[in-house]
Amino acid sequence: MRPSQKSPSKSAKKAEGGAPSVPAKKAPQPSMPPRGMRDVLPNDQPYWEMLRIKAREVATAYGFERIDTPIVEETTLFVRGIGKMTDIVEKEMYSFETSGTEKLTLRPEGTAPTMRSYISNGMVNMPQPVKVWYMGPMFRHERPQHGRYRQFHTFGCEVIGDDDAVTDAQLALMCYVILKEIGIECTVRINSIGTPESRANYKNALVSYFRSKRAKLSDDDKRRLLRNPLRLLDSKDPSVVEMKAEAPQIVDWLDEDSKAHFMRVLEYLDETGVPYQLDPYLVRGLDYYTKTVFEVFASGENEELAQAALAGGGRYDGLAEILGGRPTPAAGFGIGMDRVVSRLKELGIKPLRPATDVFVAQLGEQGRKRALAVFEELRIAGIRASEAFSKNPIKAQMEIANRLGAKWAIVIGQKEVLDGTAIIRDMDSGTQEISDVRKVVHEIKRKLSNHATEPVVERIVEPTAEGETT
RNA sequence: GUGGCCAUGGUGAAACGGUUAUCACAGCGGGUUGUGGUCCCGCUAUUACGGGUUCAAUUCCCGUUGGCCACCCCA
Repeated sequence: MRPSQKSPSKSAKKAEGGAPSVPAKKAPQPSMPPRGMRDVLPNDQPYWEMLRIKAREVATAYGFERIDTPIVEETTLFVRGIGKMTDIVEKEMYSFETSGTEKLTLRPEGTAPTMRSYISNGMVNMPQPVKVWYMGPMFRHERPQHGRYRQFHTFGCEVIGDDDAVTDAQLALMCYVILKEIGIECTVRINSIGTPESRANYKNALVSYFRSKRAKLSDDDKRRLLRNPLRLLDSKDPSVVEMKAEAPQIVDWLDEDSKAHFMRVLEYLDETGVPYQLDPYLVRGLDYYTKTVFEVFASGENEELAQAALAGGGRYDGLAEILGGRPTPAAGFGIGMDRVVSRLKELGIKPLRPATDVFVAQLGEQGRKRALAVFEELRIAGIRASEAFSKNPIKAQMEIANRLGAKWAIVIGQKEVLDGTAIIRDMDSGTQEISDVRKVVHEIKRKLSNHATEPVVERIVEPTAEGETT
C-alpha cells in the first residue's frame, strides 16, 4: 500500500514578484508512517476486533483481569529484566533521554512492566496469584519483515505468585483456545530450561561439546558459542543441525524439581487435549525464563518459519527478584496480534462485521429533519440503524442500505412529513407499508423480534464499549 | 545491523525507450432529489521521491525512502 501521490504543490502559489526568490519547492517525499509501523485501516479492524473480543473473553473466563501499564518505562527495567546480553536490549530498544536526563524506553514487551507494576503497587498483598491480561503496542527497532514490525501488538496474560505446574499448562491451553476459537489450528511446542543453575550446567556441557567441533562452525555460530551458546540450538546451518543430534539435551541436565515440574505440565496438557510436541531445542531469548517455555505455531506449510510463531510464553520465577521484589514465582504468555491477524487473512477467515437492521432514508429538507429525529429514536431504542443524511438522491441512499445489509429501510419524504407517516420497506422482498411516524420505531421493534425467530445468518460483532488503545 | 530482490491509480495487474499509460475491481457522480442488489454513461495516475543518460524515460543508471526474502532474533 502506498499513499496517493497527488501533487500538493499544485495549488501553492508562487511567491509574488519582488519578493526574494524562494528556492523552488521540492516535491516532498509523500508522508509515510515510520519504517516498520503501519496504520490499521477500518477494513482490517474487524479482524482485530474478532481477536480482541475472543482474547478478553477467554482471559475473563479463566479469571484474569485487565491491567494497563505505561507504554514508556525506565530503561533499566528492561536492561535488568530482559537481560543485558539479549538482542532486544543490545540493539532493538527505542530508548531516549528526556531533558531531566531520565532514561526511558518504549516497552519492547509486556512481562517486565507487568511485574514492575506488581511490585511497585504492592500486589503481594492481594489474594495470590494475581492474574492479569493486557493488550497494546510494543516497540522493537528491528529490520522489518513480514510478520515482524517495529510497532507490534501483544495480547498477554500473566499469573504472578503461583508456582504450580497446572498454571503453566493452563496458560499454554489458553493460547491454544484463543487461536483455535477464532479458527486458527496450531500446535504448542514446549520445553523446560530449568533453573538458572541447571541451565548453567547445561550451557557448560553444550559449550564443551561444540567447542570440540569448533572448526566446523561458521563465524556467526562461533560468536554464539561465546556469547549465547543456547542460541546454537536454533542455528539453521546444516552442519550445526547435524551436530545438534549428538549434542547434550537440556532435559538430561534438569534439576529434580524442574524435571518433576515439567512432567506435571505435560500430564496436565495431556488432560486438556492440546496438541503439543516436545522441542528440546526450544530456548527462549529472554533471560528471565525458568522451567517451562513454549511457543505456539500455526499449522501449515510455513510452520518452520520463526514468524509462524503466533504466541510464546513460559515461566519466569526469577524476574520478581531481579526487579527488586521479593522472590515470586510467575508465568505468562504473549500473543502476537499482528501475526494472528495476518494468519486469519491467509486462511480466508471472514470476520464478523457490524450489522445494521434498519436504514433511514430521506427526501427533501423536511424529510431529512424528520429522519434525523427518527434515527435518534431508533438509536435510543437500541436498534442498529444507519443513515446517509448527507446524500440527496434516494437512489444513492438505497444503494448504501443494500450494501450495509439492512433488513428494512424507513423512507421519509415530503409527502410523509405532511401525512405524519413513514414508509417501511422490506429490503428482501421489496414490499412496502405505510406506518404512522410515531409508531415506526415500535413497528420496527416488533418486526425485529419476529425476525429473531428465523435463523440468523449473520452473527454480529458488538462494538466494544470502551475505547481500546490497541 | 548484514546480504539479495522489488517499487505503475484506493486494490490487483498490463505496457519495458517513442504519439492522450491499458484493463479489471473498488470509489464518486449521472441515467429528470421518490426507492437498492442487474444494466448503461462519465470522472478518478504529472508511473514512490530526487538526480543522471538520451532528441525522447514508466521503461536504462545512481542516490533516497519504503516493501519483501534470507541472516540475526522474536510476537
